Amino acid sequence: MSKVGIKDIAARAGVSIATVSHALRKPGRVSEATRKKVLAAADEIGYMRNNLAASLRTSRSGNIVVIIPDVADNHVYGIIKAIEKVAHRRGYSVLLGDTQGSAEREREFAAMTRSRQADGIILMSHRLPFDVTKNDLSPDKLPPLVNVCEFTGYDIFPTVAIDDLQAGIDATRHLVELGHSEIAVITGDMETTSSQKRLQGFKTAMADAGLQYNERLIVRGKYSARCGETATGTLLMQKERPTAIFCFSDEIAMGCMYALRQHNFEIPNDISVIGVDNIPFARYLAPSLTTVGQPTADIGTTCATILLDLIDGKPPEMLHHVLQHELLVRQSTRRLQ
Amino acid sequence: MSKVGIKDIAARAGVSIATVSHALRKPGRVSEATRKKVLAAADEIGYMRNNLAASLRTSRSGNIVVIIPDVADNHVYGIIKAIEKVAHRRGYSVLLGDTQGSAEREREFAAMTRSRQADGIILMSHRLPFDVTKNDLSPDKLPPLVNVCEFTGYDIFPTVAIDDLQAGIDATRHLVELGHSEIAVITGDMETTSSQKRLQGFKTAMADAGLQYNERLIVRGKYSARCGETATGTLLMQKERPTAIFCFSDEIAMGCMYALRQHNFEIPNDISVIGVDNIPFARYLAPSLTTVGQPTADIGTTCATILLDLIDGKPPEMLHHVLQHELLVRQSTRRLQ
DNA sequence: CGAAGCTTGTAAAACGTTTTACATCGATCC
DNA sequence: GGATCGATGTAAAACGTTTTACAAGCTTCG
Repeated sequence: MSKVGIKDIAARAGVSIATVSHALRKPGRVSEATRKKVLAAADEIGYMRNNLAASLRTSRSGNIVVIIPDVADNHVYGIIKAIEKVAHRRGYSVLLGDTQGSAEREREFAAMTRSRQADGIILMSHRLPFDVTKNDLSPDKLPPLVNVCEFTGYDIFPTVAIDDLQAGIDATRHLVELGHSEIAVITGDMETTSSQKRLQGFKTAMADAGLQYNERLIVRGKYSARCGETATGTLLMQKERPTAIFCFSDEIAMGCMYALRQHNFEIPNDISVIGVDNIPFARYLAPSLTTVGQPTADIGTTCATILLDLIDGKPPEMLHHVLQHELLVRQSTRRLQ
Repeated sequence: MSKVGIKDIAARAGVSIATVSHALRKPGRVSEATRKKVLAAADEIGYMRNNLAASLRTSRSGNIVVIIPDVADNHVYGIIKAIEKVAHRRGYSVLLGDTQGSAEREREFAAMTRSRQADGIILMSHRLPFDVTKNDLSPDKLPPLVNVCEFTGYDIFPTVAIDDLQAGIDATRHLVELGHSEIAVITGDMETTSSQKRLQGFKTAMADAGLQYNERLIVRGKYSARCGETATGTLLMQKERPTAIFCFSDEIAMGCMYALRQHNFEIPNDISVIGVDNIPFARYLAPSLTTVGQPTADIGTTCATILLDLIDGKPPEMLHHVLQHELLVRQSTRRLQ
């Protein structure tokens, strides 16, 4: 690993290091002649900027940290990818923080802004990863943070998400309109705001339709295929049999459909299944999955843009960004005869 | 954002900054009394180390960069997750480099070691992201790098992968043993060594079984469900009809199975399908997917460990690590009557 | 022609640590 | 009792940039 610095360029070009720095970073600050000279010298000795040193001086690391419960969740890829794209275009790199749902890991990753390894945080969690009471709420003491998909409850950070309440309503209404009334629900982690709101949406839609929901048909689970599998098993042990299952994520729905097949139920003939997210695989399933699609690319782009603006000192015009979801009717739901 | 440094601790504890640094990082270097005093002072003023400054001084960034073609590939999650785990345990963070297959992006991410933002590279690509000829091959000029799942062809970097040739053989042999002889293949990107070797394995196994393979039944594709879908469409346009399809990834297999259903083929009754990877969803598909499983957690753990050892100056005992794959027979393949 | 103003270059400080080399002090040893 | 040694503390240099403040030279203008 070579160790050429601007000092070496300076020596080779016969100028001071200040001039080198100016030539490299502030092209207008030096004459065209010296700029060329410096650039040539830099090229010849194979100079590469030490970003660590530059960051120390400018106190801007060029990194943002994305805190997510699980990289292995298909729903988040699209978001991460979009974040990465925006970040890259604006000269930032993405530090990945997979927390496996641990609050401690969330805090560790968030601390990277305090230790200057990151300039901002994109947080996909319902918990704040630091004590906001300690620092009192003055925004200049807090790191730039955008809350995505979930909501911490603090109205000082921008949020980007779909309207989960409405998503819950739309999914439920779709089932109701198909004639279903015995509807089961498999939620994600009930600590998350997304699950809370979707459940609320479910209850609202049932009430609006004049239907009673059956508390025993609501299984509180986690956002994973495995959970969908076991939760469905639990559901099928009951006396009351649902005619439709509302899964709070497509991964849950995958597990659910698998379990249904194991118990020899046909989808959608015996039981309809609807998911949320529209992960890329949803349409490839057999039967293809009816779901409430989230605009993942949009979500990622929006929250990255807001965060980077925030880092640049530009406050967001709007605090809460609600993006449009969309009901995608495929083959896994059908009208009850 | 507060700006407390060791200078402030020093002032408060009534010692020099050198003592503070020693108390914090080299516990044995100072007396127990002063150490406690310093720690207390640090705690009181809410000190947080500026890792940027420390990194500059020690020239160790504490980051590793993982260069992958696509975050959204289910096969890589497990690997990334394992890498993250090991890295975290050893005090490193993971910078995610999603290249979308672009050689330029690979180079950009790899350059982070030269700009001191990362200490090492885990590379999932068949291309080297820098000119190795320029620096001539002296290993001290090259950044620590571990090649995972693919192979650049340079025998100076450790590699971690399964035996793709054998994987291709095993998958093919499974089909042959079930009585199939008209076997189609949908490959991944043929630039990748994984696809090249699996194809070679396919041909070897066919030859070993005394079978001719049909060149028209080999579709050169990409590692994605979408490609699996279109490639299968292409296959089904031909006069010759395969009785089995060997997909070089489970994602390809998903698309393939979808396309088969669209064309009213039953799996496995009409056509058997086998994949590679054993992504978490493989068993949830309908029918559940027969596949050659990769030990993703093992792969991730191994390559992260080797890389971090390499960074610590410990050369690997072995250059090429071959991990065990495993044939998982499920419902998507069946014996030809 | 002298003042004012622009252009271009530079010396030096600064960012916040770690680490080296040295100083001091008391204990130990012969 | 002087030399030696270990323990503990510190001053200062170093990491490689960016940026500030200033200097020198040149142009412009009344």
